[in-house]
Amino acid sequence: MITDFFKCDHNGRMTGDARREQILQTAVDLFSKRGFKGTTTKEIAKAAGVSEAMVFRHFASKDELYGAILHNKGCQEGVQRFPWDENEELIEAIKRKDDFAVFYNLAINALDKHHSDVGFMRLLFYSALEEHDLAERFFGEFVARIYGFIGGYIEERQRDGAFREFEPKIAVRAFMGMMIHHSLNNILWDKQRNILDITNEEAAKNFAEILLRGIKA
Amino acid sequence: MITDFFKCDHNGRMTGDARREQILQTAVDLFSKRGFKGTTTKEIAKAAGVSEAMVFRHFASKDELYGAILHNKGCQEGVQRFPWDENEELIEAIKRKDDFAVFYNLAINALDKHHSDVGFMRLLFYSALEEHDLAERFFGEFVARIYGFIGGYIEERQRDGAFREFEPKIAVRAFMGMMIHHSLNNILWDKQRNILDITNEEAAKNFAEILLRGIKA
DNA sequence: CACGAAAGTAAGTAAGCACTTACTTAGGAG
DNA sequence: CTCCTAAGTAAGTGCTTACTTACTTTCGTG
Repeated sequence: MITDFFKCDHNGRMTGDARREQILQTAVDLFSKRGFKGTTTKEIAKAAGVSEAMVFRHFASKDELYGAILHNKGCQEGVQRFPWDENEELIEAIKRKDDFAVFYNLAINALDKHHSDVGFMRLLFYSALEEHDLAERFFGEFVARIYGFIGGYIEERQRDGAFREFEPKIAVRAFMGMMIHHSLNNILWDKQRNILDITNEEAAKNFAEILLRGIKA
Repeated sequence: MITDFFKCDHNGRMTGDARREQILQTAVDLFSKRGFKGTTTKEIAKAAGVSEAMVFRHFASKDELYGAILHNKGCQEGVQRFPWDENEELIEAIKRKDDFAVFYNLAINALDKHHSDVGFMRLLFYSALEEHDLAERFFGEFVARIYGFIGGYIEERQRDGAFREFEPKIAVRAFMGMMIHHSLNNILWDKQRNILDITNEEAAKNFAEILLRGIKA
């Protein structure tokens, strides 16, 4: 039956596609924790509750498994969902030229996204260091367009005379830097929030304020 | 003789300490490129031009070799040299309360430092992801003191009425974010500088300007 | 019910890994 | 020259790795 095509008996026999998906998710988890080289196929199999041979039935090699993850992740979170997709609030704020609302919205969205997918963040960093495809593709397709989008808004507001004249991309870099570095601190270095313990809302508000005052005419 | 204690015949027999140092440097290079798990002791030995047994004569295990690197690096670049050490310009600027000079100086120093030791940056990231000591120690000893230092200056200027009232550490995070993220872009994601190609001086000037306008009263 | 396809496994294999052993060289002091 | 120490190596060791083979179990359908 088509409805139980993806059924998932928690520890019994699964359909091929369900098992494939489960192995994939398990692998995402482990790769993001220990990196590609630091994770063994045996560990993945054990964590997924199957024999190693099953991993290789679904993915011809460890590299292909990694490739499938990157493809999946790249499509799902990376390329498909931009900050302005399904975000009426942001689109409205842009139309109204409510600068604070625009940058606050961008910031809170980014921070929440990072917070809710720590695994993906770690995977991205690992793949950047290990020079896998994901980093390159993510950067080329996702980050580049974010720069274009925010940069475009800043340019527009420069023409309005609201922001001072300078290379807009520098402001984008500064802004992205605040957010990504803040998330990086929370995820990687200061998990206990010893140095700075603020909510995403506080962070977004302050970062947006600093940037806006920093670039306004 | 004490003078040739560290002599280094480029491909002949070396003194023990010279060889130890050379193996260490080779390992730094490889670990920073491929990570701890991604580097084999065989590769290190080959790159250093010795047999694998020599690596294990100088370092009891691969872990100890990594430990020695972290200790070395942590002492040399991490903990010993703070931005305000041997930096008359910065100390003068702080005395004069020349805010732009202070933040420009901090920025250009950080950016140049990152640029000149890409290997250390990569090592830091790897060790943060792999949760080795270095990241934790570097963060606890170096980064925390930077936050205290810059945060202290901002607080002082708030008391002067020069900066508006808010948590100073948020501004430090924003500022560090701009610099670290910019370096990260150049090192990791956008090596060809496709998105943004500016000198460290331009970056430092713009970041300092954005931050200062962003936080002034 | 029976049978074929797909889910599953136990027990491999060859290569690669960190690390060791048993040995050979080089060079400086007496 | 003669030793002795320390630098150096070739050839392992046993274990782990990615990946395979040959086999068994389950289950929906004609």
